[in-house]
Amino acid sequence: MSKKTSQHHDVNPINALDDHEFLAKLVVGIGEVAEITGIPQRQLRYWQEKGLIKAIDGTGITTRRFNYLEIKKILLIKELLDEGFTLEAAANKVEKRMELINSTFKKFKNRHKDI
DNA sequence: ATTCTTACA
DNA sequence: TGTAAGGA
Repeated sequence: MSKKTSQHHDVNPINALDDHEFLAKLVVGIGEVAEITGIPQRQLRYWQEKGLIKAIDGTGITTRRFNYLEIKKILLIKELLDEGFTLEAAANKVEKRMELINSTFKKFKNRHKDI
């Protein structure tokens, strides 16, 4: 297609399965996250420092990397702050939401152990 | 070029 | 929080 050496299979823009594959592999640096979300790097580092979000950890990795789930949390925190919640309140709401989501899917998981 | 920590306004 | 310094 393009001239490049992208040895990738085509990704259909209206295929949800491709979206999942893409999102599952997505790993982004702090600069890109800041650029796209509009949240300053300074703030992202602060949130991580406070434990609201976590960067991908790996031996040898010195720079912050964020995955799909963390980016979703980042967007949620931003919304909550815009709505007027304090950072601490936002942190509690995010934690509560993650617990709800995890416990809920854990139940589905147990009902579908056959998968 | 990009990110990191530390520190000060 | 924004920004600057100085190292990786």
